[in-house]
Amino acid sequence: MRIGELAEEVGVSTDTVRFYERSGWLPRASRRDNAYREYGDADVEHLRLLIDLRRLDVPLEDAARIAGWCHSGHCADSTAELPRMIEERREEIADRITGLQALDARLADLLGHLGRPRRSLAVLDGPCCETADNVVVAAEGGCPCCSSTPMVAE
Amino acid sequence: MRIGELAEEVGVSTDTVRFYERSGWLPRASRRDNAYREYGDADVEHLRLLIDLRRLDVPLEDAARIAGWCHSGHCADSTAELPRMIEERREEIADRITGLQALDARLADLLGHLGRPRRSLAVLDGPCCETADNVVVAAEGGCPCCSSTPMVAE
DNA sequence: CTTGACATTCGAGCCACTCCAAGGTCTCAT
DNA sequence: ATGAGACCTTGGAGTGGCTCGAATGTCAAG
Repeated sequence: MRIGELAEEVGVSTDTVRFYERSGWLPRASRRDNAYREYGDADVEHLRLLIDLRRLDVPLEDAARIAGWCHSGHCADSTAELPRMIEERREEIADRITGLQALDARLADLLGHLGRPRRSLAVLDGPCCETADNVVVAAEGGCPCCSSTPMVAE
Repeated sequence: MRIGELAEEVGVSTDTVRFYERSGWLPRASRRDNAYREYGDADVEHLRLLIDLRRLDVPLEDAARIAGWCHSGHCADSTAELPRMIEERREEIADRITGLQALDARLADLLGHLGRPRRSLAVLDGPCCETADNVVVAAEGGCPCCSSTPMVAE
């Protein structure tokens, strides 16, 4: 398959795949006569693992190392380090799931309280949109904390 | 509380908090006489929500808007948009949890197969550490796919 | 009264993409 | 067989979101 299909399969952009290759985080793909990259099923699994690890915020260097070890054959020095790295990631995954469940509960709770405007809880000099003075906000025409509509003053 | 305690509580760096403020994504904190920022419990909750949303890869602008709506009082135009944004995020959270569970299962499976070196599955011209020619890898003294030890050739 | 932990500002640097320009290749409909 | 449009190539510049550093100020403990 070509790069577009690979990228689609894993859910990233073709730019990302090319960036990984040119930076050395993925091996150079084999090419067709027309220089197009050619990929197989193993490459899909390799990239998928790499991307899943990145989505855990594993630094690209570590993610590439783990994915490379798992998909590019055997490395003499992987025996000690790889299982440890994988275990660390599994612990991180468990923490993430716990955190996500807590966030979900919080958002559900917030949804239940919408429509009952509260007084400001934050320590503010005044509405945030009046104290914010940066260029981005001014250019966008709205305060990030309350869109373009002024907040109800306390 | 001062910025260090706030940052510690939420699990980010003080740099990040100052960056959010100077970029306008958080309201300007009230100051003590010595110009130190002063925060309260509501600010902890505001920042925590913002950071949790960022960890979901919600763009900073959206995350700041949601957190601001939830913690800085009532906005006239929030009634329609906010519940929709929150629902979207809850769906995203559900997807994330599913994905994380799948990744965990995959890593567990990989752990079970370690110690049994496999032949290369990837389509390679040769070992990745020999075909990679970028500066980073050379400078670090090892290929990201197999550390510094050459892979066993197929 | 110094040591050390904490705070301030602002600007530069960094990671991991993301976009762009200028061009080549392929398929398909007219 | 020709042109439109979808795909691919390269290399380099631009972006979002931090992260670090330098120079300096504040404050509690020994």
